[in-house]
Amino acid sequence: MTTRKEIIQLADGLIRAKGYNAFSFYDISKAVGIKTASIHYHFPSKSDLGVAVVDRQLETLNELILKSEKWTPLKKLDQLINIYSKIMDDDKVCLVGSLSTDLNTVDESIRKHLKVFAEQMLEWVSKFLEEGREQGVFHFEGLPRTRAIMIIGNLLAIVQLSRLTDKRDFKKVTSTIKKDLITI
Amino acid sequence: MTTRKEIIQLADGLIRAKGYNAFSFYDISKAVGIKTASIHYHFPSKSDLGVAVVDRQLETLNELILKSEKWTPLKKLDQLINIYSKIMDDDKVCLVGSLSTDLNTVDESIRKHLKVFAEQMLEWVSKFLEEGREQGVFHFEGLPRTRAIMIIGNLLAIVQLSRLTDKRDFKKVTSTIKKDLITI
DNA sequence: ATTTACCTATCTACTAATAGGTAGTATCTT
DNA sequence: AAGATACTACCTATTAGTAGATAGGTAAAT
Repeated sequence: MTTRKEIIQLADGLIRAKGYNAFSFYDISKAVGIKTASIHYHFPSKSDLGVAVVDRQLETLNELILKSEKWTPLKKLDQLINIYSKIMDDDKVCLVGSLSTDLNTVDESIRKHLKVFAEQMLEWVSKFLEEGREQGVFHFEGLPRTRAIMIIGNLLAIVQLSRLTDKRDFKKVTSTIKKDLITI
Repeated sequence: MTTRKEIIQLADGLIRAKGYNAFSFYDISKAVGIKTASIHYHFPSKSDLGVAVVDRQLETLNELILKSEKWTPLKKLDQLINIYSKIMDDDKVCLVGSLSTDLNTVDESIRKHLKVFAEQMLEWVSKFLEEGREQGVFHFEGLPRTRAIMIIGNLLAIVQLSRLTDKRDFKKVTSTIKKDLITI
């Protein structure tokens, strides 16, 4: 892996484990084994690195969307849940969850890119919810977008909340999400 | 209002607007009109202030729980939604949402107190959900606790998400929460 | 009634650590 | 040789936190 990619990956992990304002170039320099000044060669400012992290996640999301095109709506939902399950196991939170609480402190460029990421995620989930409803696999009232926000929101939140309550709540919530969606 | 209370109130606002690691004693000193050293007189360390903020919110919650004892479950739910509605209007996030993303960077004392706050909130919502179900006003499957986590989670998350998507999503989500709960 | 002692709340002035960032130089790879 | 990558050596700003002084008020002791 290139140094650049390694820096992005580490920054991503740090942002989601500690928050944007709690990670520093020094944290990354220790982990990569280069000096902080060398990180500035790859990313002139911290905001540039932040944008790169968001863009990398957007890439990953787009790859998943492409890969999952032929999957059943239920498999897509399971995949979505799996992503958040892994985030919880790693004792992290999702990128949107982390950066949205710090939103007023980050550069406009990060906000802009994060917004694109959130909308893309929302669109993907909305579509497979609607697809599932058309196929009679999912049952829900109202707009797919609203339901997508609620499901993503539940996953985003349970990852954050289960840090305080009980990790076992995650399984209970995701089971209920599926049950609610499948039950007529 | 005493200086101490003013400091707590300002810290609370700053934590929920910018995040724990993005607010400083200097921010508060400017707003209160005293020097940073004077804040250390009231709160020896930043963690002490953080704990005080959480404790103050716990007090407020307990006052609400007491005040709402004789309310209908539906009125309690509306009140819960109103709290989050106000948070969104103020361009802030909820305390649990903010501190849970920074959880790995704050002192154990803050974590401990925040956990108490989250459990208290969860207990209150669980109870009025169950109460509503017994009265035939609410309809849902599964444990009240799980449902409470999902509703609180949805509110916590929509406040964060609507910073990125659209403020109008808040109303759509809260309407759907209520509809889901009331519909047989 | 005055003094002594203490308390509260603030100040000035400082420290040590950490932050993000820059300039110029060296090294490695192609 | 040239470009990519990393280095040393800084800089400036900000951070949380400390020490010591001051001023005003309170309360008990003389």
